[in-house]
Amino acid sequence: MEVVTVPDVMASTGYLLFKAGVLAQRGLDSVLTEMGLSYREFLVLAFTSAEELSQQDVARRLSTDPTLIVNTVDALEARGVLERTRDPRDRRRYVLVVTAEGRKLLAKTAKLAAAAEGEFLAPLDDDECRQLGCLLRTVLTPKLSWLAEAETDVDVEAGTGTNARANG
Amino acid sequence: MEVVTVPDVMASTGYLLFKAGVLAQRGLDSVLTEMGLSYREFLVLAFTSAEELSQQDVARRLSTDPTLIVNTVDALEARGVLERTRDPRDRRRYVLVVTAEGRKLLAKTAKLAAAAEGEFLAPLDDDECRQLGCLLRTVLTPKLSWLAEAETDVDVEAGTGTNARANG
DNA sequence: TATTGTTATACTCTATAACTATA
DNA sequence: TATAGTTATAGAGTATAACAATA
Repeated sequence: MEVVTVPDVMASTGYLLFKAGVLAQRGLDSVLTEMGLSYREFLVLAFTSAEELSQQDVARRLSTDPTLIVNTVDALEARGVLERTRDPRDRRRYVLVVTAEGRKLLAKTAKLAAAAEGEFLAPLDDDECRQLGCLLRTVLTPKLSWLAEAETDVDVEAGTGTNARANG
Repeated sequence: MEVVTVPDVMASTGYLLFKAGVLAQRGLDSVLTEMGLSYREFLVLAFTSAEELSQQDVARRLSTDPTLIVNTVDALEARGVLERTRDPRDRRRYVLVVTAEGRKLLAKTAKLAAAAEGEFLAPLDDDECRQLGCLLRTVLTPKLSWLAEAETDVDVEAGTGTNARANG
């Protein structure tokens, strides 16, 4: 044990938000490691379970490079949770289809992820939890167009225009 | 524009928290790029400005490997914002000292970072902003021991024990 | 013998360009 | 010619081990 002075920067809301994001992700990471999934594999599985997408579509959803999707789909396919099927109307495209086993894996992973989230937010009561979600939505809605109508069919632009980095 | 279904996972509080953290960090990143600082350089500067630390001390504060601090300090020293000074009581240690120029750089960077934070949180009014900060503190306090008495002298354990990754 | 700082090496992840097959 | 998918290569960032100087 030693005594330190906390720099002002570390006490700002922005830094706390960043730190909370990192720690929340760490909880998710441990769940994903447990399920043998990388973060990108998890996202690909989640997106392709919701609609019929090609690898290019997935790349656009994730704001990432299409070449990074190849290995990801390879791994998911080798595991038997995702399948490449040729689009008969455009034989260049693969339509990615989640298998029955893939849906089971995704359901179990999502359940564990929700549990990890609950554990992370444990210091808050139900009401505070809702408040936090509400505040985050207010902050993020102008930045993530799809959030405005979350959990329904919404418009989304293909690329965000900002620096396309490999984060979900 | 195309229509997509937002997977449930993407609407969870945990994911929003992660996403907010990523976007908040992106704002900070652009400030740091503008100032010619890496994120790690910024943190080293912030920590060493608050107290006298050796490179090992800094590594422990950042929960990162000491070998990564070497290049960081090299860069800061080459820029004239930080200096290595031998500790006369233990000639193995360097005590890292922020120069006058370094303090000016840090002050300017912190000011820009605060502005970026304000811009990021713009959708919230002052009261909501405080609420968010309060909720984040409640969530993080059990996880970050130093937060309990932020902005004062506090006890901190050297290592968090958790997986030591290279994040601030 | 343990610790501080340093260097060198290997490994992971990502970005870029080039290639094929379809349109 | 343009697009979907693939491959190969190079680069950045990180982790690991080994080393010299000091305690």
